[in-house]
This record gives sequence, C-alpha cells and structure tokens, in this order.
Amino acid sequence: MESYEDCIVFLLAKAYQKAHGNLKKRLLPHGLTPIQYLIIESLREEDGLSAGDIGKRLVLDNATLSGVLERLAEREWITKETDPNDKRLLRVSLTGKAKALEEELTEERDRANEEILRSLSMEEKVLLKRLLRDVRA
Amino acid sequence: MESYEDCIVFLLAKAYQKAHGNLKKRLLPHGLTPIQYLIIESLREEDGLSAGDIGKRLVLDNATLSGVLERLAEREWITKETDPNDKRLLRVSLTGKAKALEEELTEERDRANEEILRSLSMEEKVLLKRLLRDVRA
DNA sequence: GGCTATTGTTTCGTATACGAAAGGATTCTT
DNA sequence: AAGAATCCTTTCGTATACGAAACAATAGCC
Repeated sequence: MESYEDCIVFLLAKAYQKAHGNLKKRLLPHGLTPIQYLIIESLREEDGLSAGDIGKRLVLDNATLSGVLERLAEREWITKETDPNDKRLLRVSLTGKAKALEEELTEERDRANEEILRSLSMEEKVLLKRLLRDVRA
Repeated sequence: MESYEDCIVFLLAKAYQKAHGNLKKRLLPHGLTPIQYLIIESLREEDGLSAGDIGKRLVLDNATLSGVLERLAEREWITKETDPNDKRLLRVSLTGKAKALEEELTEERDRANEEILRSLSMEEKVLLKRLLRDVRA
C-alpha cells in the first residue's frame, strides 16, 4: 500500500464522516444527534431496555451511553428509572414526545440513506452493506 | 428500511469503529493515535505543509487539527513554525523522531488493513474501497 | 448471615469532531 | 495608503468515544 489514501481505516472514516454529517444535518431541526436518534430507534423496537442492553445493541461504550442518556432525559425524549427488582438496572423508556416523532425521524433516516448512496446501483448498495458487516475488528 | 441495523450510517459507524479500534491498539505502543499517525503520513508525503493543507488532505476540520497538532508538537513528533513570507501560515514539519519510525508505522497500518479485511476476497477488498469512495455527503 | 465475586452504571481523563466566533495577517480595491 | 474583504488559525462550546477507576447492588459460597 503506497499511501494512507488506500488505508481502509481512512476510507471508512471519511465515508462515515460524510454519512454521519448528512444525517446530523437532517436531525438537527428535530433537536437530535445521530446517536441520540439511534437510541430512540432501539427503544422503539423494545421499550424499557436497560442502559447496558442499549449499549450491547448499538455497540456503544457504557461510558459514552451514560452521557447521551443524560442529555436525552434532560430534553425529555426518554425517562430513566431504577428497576425495582434489581436496583442496579436503569430502565429507559420513550416519552410521548419521542413516540410522536417516530415517523418523521424514520423518514429523515431513509432520505439520508438514499442520498448518501445515490451514486450506487441497487446491487452495489446491497453489496456495500454486506461488505461492511464483514469488516472485522 | 425496517430497522436502524440496515441504516448505512450505522453500518459505516460500526465498521469504522472496528477498523479504528484495531489501528488504535497497534499504534498505542508507539504513543500515537490513528489521526496523529495520518498527519505524520501526510507530512511524509510532503513536509512543510500548512495546517490548512493538512486539513484539506485529510478532510479534517481546522478546529480539530489545531489540538492534534498541539499534542504532536508537545511530544516532539512535529515542529510548528510561522511562515516568514505569510505570517498567517503555520508550517508543519516532521522531527527526526517521526522520520525514524516511518517504516514501523507503515507496517502497523498494513497489518491493520489485512486483519480488518481478512474475511474478504481480493476482489471484495478492491470493491469495498471503490464503493466507500462513492459514498456521498 | 456475612464475605466475596460479579454485574450494572457513572465518573474521570484524554482524544477526536465540528460549527461558530474571535483574532491576526494579507490582499484587494479604489 | 486606508478600509474592506478574505484567508488562516485558534478558541469555545457541545457531543461522541473509550479505558480505567469508583460505586452500588446483587448473587454465590462457606
């Protein structure tokens, strides 16, 4: 490999940077960041997840998650409460505000996906997703 | 799209996370982060670049760059000096310490690339890189 | 029951990221 | 040559990211 420009870490970083920036701009008017949106999505699939559960699903560090959940709760997208049966667990639930915006947020996500991959054919889109899942740590 | 797991932003984030983590671990013993390494690489291609030049090449925000350059200078990987002909410009150059480690760093990068893409065929590797370059903001 | 190991979460320190504002220096314009 | 527009860099505020340490609570073991 001659240059850093062929380095997969660099290519992934820059592709991610573009994609993240696109979604970020779309979510900004709603007052959410991409990560915050992802957490809301995961709770949409299963409400009442614990902080650790969310971290596992989204592959997010617990330390990172702690701060994001705090900000989400501050702005009343979620509620945090201790599980009565196991006081170590933090149960996270969506507020009405979050549920009300579900469809709009999903639309923004889908539009972001389209735009980011607009120069790829249908086959290439599917292929890229598969290849990305095959990337190993 | 049913779930966030198919969202290209999420897939790119997670693939980048894995790749970045791999390179990060490899560079740690040398006392460098992936971004710091990339800056050294770009200076290896052309010493004496200005801060802005580096930012353009690596597509890094100037605000981000400023701090990274500060840390690199602190640890004596680079020197920063004002261009005498245009005092707005910050000329950045590699120190002997950085030049001495060039080969070792390149090896770490190449090994990281191999490991990250080890489950892909030669054709898939080439294809993934092309598709990543086609991602649009 | 009490001690210990384990689990779940937060806190802390450091490093990207990036928009916006601020500051210094140069170039353009008239 | 003075003022305006522009260019380059840093600073500030906020948001990830993550290893490690600190903490709380539970579970297991004797």
